[in-house]
Amino acid sequence: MYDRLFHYIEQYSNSTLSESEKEVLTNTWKPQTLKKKAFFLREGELCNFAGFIVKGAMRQYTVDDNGIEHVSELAIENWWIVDRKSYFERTPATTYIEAWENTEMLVLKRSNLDIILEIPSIKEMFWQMNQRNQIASQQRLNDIVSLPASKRYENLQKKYPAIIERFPQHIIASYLGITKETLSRVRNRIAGKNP
Amino acid sequence: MYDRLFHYIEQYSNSTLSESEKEVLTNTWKPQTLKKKAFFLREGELCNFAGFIVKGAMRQYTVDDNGIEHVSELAIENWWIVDRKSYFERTPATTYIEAWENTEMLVLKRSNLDIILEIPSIKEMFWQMNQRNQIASQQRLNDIVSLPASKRYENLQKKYPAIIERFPQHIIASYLGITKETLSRVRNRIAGKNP
DNA sequence: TTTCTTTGTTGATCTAGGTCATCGTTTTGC
DNA sequence: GCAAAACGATGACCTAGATCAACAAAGAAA
Repeated sequence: MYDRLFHYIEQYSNSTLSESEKEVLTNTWKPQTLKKKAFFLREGELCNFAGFIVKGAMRQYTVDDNGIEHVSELAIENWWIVDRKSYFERTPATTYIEAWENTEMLVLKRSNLDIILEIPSIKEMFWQMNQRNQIASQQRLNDIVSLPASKRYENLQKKYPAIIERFPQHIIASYLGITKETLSRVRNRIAGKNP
Repeated sequence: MYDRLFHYIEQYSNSTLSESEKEVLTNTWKPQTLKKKAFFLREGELCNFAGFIVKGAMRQYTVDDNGIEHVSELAIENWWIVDRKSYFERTPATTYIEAWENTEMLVLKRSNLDIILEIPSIKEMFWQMNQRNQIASQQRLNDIVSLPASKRYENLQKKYPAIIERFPQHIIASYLGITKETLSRVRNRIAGKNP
C-alpha cells in the first residue's frame, strides 16, 4: 500500500528514501478508505488531511451562490487531493471533496506536516509538486480564456485521457467550464470531423 | 534598493536575515532597470531571471494562434515577475513579460537559484510565495468559470485597487478575460448602480 | 421484475459577451 | 507645438455557449 507513495516521492524528489525515513512516513501517513459518494471534505470544515490516492477516483468542487457546482479538480491513482488554501493556511474550506469511486488513500494529518517536511526528499517532493501544480493551473487559466470549448476538450483528451474514461461527461464538462449539453454537442462535432 | 527585498523576505519567511545572508543576497540579486515598453522576456526565450519589482509596473501575457494577447499577470512594487515554467523547468518561455512603466527590479539569475535556496529563510520565502501564488490562481480560475464579468471586476477592485489605477482599461479587461468594450460597459452599469 | 437514478442526446430559444466600426479625448514622441 | 498613437465610450449586430425541455438508455437498487 505504501509502495506507491514511496515510489511517487522518490520519483519527484529524485532521491532514495532510507528505511528510517520510510518508517517515519508509515507512522505519519495513515490509510483511509472512502465509499463512493462519501465526502472527504465539506465546505466550511477545516481541511485537516492531505490525501494521496492509492486506488480510486475523487473530485473537488465548489458551489456558487446559485447552487451550481463547479468542478475544480479531478484526481485518480497517484494524485494528491487537498484543499490547499484550507490545509496550508488553516482556514475554513471553500471546496467539497468527494469520492467518485470507492477509494483507498493515504492521508497526512496537517499537524504532522511540519515533521514530515524535515525529511529533505519530502520537502523536495512537495516543492516539485507545488511547482508542477502551479504551472498546471496557470495553463488551465490560459486555456479557459483563449481556447473554445472544443479545443479545451481535445487538449484534455490528449493530456489526461484516463480522466475522461473515469468520470461521466457532465463532470468533465464542469471541469472544462462548460455545460453537459455543450460538451455533448462538441463531442458530436469532433466525431464528425474524424470519421 | 535592497531594503524592500530584505523586508519582503523577512516578512514572508517570518524570520530575520543575518548580515552574511544579506551579503549573499546582494551578491546574487542584481539591479536591472527597464524602460517603459521594454521586454524582460519574449516567447521562445529561456527565462533566466526572476524579477522582484522595486519600482514600476509590468505585465505578462501570452499571444494565441489568432495573434490575440491575453494578460496572465500584472505586477507592481513588491511583486515577483517570472515565467515559472520556463524558469524552473528551463524550457522555452510561452509568455512575454514587458515593462509597463519605467521599472527598477532586482533580478535573480536562474543559475544562482540553488545557492540562494540554501538559505533557510529564502527557501521558506519561496515556499510561501509558491503557496500563495497557487491559491491565488486557483481562485482566479474559479472566478472565471463561476462569476459574470461585472462581479470579476468588482472583486479585482476590492482585492487589488492599486492594479486598476496603474494599468489602462484594455489591459485590465484582458486580465479579467473580457474585451475592453465589455469592461467599459460593465463600469458604466456599476457606476449607474452606485450614484 | 420493476422502479428510481444517473447519464447522455437533441431541439428550440435566449443572452452575455464578442466583433466591428466610429468618434471624441488624452498622451506621447519629435 | 503638432502629428500620431493610445485610450475610452457607444451603437449595431453577431455568435458561442447557456438554458429549458423532453426523451431514451443504462445502471443500480429493491
